[in-house]
Amino acid sequence: MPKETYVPSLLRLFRQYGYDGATLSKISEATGLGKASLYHHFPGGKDEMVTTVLDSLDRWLDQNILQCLKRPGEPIARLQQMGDRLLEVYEGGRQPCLSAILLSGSARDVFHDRVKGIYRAWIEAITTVLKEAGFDEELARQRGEEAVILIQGALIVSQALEDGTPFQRVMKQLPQQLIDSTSVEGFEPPTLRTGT
Amino acid sequence: MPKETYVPSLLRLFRQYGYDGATLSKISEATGLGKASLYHHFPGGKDEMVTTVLDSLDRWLDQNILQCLKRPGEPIARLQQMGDRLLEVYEGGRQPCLSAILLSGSARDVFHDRVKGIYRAWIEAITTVLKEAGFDEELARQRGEEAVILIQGALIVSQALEDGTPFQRVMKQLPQQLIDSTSVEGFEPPTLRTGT
DNA sequence: CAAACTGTACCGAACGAACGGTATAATGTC
DNA sequence: GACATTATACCGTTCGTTCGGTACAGTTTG
Repeated sequence: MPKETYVPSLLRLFRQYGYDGATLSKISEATGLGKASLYHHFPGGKDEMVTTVLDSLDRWLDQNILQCLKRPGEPIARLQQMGDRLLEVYEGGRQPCLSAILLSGSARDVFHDRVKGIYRAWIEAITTVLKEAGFDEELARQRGEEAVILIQGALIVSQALEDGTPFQRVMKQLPQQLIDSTSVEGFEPPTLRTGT
Repeated sequence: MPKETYVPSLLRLFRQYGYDGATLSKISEATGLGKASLYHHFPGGKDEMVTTVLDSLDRWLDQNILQCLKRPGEPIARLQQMGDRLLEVYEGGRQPCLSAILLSGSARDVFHDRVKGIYRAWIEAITTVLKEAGFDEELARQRGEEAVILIQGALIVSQALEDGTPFQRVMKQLPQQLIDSTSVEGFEPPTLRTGT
């Protein structure tokens, strides 16, 4: 059994409890493996477990978000696809974001660089799409950031209110909102292009 | 010395490390108090420390945000004031939000109701302002949620990128963005009223 | 074929350290 | 003297981790 087998359980646990709250006892219970067995698959201990989950997350992000955003097609349709994927992973806003969770806790410093890289790549990909849609460099980057901001914020609010609808609404409105030309004051509508 | 004396140190610690990561050793070091002294001031232990910080946060939110939003004046000016206060507490995006941090970790269940209350009150207050600005009930509520979503999301992104500018930009644009009538498709501009 | 060996998967028990928390006696302060 | 405050020492528990070892499926070797 490869260690990837246990990624789903680990992901669920780290998302819910964070690094410090996800104790080896809980991990042992969740994976069905004894503590000692865990060290057979993850000689590096808890840190390696997190790293493995982050590896898997990197792969998922690339295959389901980044690749998808880079594919040819209507920019708005590509953003729509991203939204659909996000609705799946975050289970309609009921599940929090691991990258955000790892920003706090005693292991913050250990994983911060990786988390930073994830956010950077994500923002970058959206920025590229928006540039293709006709926005200039600076505005595209601002809106790329705003997209991730809305997603992350919506997750927090949905968690806090125990209600997925804020997240779901944000995901529904996001593509249109990003492409819209009128929401920034003093901004002239760009010439919209379609596809590549 | 009242126990409120130690709220700043505790706040800083819980914001950075979360509930599980903020160990009594760290708390002892940060406050300069021995364990025994800590339990003299906080007989309820760690939970009481968090509760005390949340009490303080409740008071701060009411005095600096809610009251301010309820005061008479131009809606946009009141939202502007909220932004200024938030830039202060979150130190320009360099500091995370305690309420968001407490949503994960092993003590999630203990504090979730209080956190939920904080978000509800905050959204409610913004919603009220937007209704005064001429928006109907439903749209005002949606934008009230969106405001908190943008704030929380911007904090996350600023933390992740180690760069306060995303948060600062969101705070700068927020009032105008909330009042703007054109960013939601199919929405007709309301009759904007000023003050009360 | 059978005996010996190898590697992967797993676990019970225990490790030292740190955890949250509590006595008790000594201090300072009015 | 009374009372708030503190330091020292300690409690039982749980933490992340490691040790020693079992079970078993191949594979190699005689």
